[in-house]
Amino acid sequence: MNDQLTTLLKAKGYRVTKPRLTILKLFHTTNTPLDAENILTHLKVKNVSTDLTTVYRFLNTFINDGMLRKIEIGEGKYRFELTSLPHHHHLICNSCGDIQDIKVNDSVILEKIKPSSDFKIDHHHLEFFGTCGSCQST
Amino acid sequence: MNDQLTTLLKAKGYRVTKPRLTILKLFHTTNTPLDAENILTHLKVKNVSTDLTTVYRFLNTFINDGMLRKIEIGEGKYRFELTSLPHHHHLICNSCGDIQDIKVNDSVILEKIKPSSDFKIDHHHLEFFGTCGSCQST
DNA sequence: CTAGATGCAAAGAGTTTGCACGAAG
DNA sequence: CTTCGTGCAAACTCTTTGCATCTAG
Repeated sequence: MNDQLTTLLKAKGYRVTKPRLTILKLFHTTNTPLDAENILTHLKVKNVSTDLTTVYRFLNTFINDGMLRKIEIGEGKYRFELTSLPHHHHLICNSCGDIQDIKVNDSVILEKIKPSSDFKIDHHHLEFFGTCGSCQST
Repeated sequence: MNDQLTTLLKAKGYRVTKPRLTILKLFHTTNTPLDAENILTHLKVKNVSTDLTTVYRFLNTFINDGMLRKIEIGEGKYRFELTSLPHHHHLICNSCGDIQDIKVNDSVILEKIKPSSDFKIDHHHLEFFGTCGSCQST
């Protein structure tokens, strides 16, 4: 996997560094949107000496590049996920904070909206809040 | 209108103060989600001497109360709107930042999601991003 | 070598908390 | 008069910027 990520970085003209490889790998092996703190913690676990500045710089670089996307789920901070993930939305548990991915065919909604305005829709955010299975049984 | 708002405050057991009346009135006469700064500016225009702390305390009080709702539209800060507004979503212009309300019958989506998980959905957030009419012509 | 990347420190935005004073009821 | 609300200052969280150092290529 590191080889693919190295190639990916080089293809974009970026230098291949330890923080970058580690963060990229994290994103490719995680299915939950991550925040900056999550990433820093992971880097420390992997013994990559770094700090939050580097994390944020990575994130901004790869957002401008189109590889990552920012999302907000009512926490007052951003989370980040790969744009290459298939289009999906999130189920967020109000109780334990767990985030599940969910696929929704939302073409229905997009069609309904079109006629209602001269607004040209580029993308949308749709998040569901509620209680996950295990929190319901508690 | 001030009479109704006074009654509303009293009914909830709150004291009737100038900042509260002014902020409540602002929410009832605005159809755009407001941020704390917007509210403070309005208070200053109305010559109500106050500060951001009071604004945030108002907001949190009325959120706990169920009268207001926080929303996030990718700005890294919260906006607030009345929960009494009819269910709707927002069209946010990436170019000028304008926010329009839009009604969507999203029961279709909610139905499609139900069978896919044991997650119990409480509410959802749906925001559309794109370019508004006037920004398209520029 | 040398541009690009890093990491520390410091600053900026948004929001919350502590505390004494003021005003509503 | 008593309790609730206010406003100032300070703190806290998340994110960005400045700058000197380091390193991948």
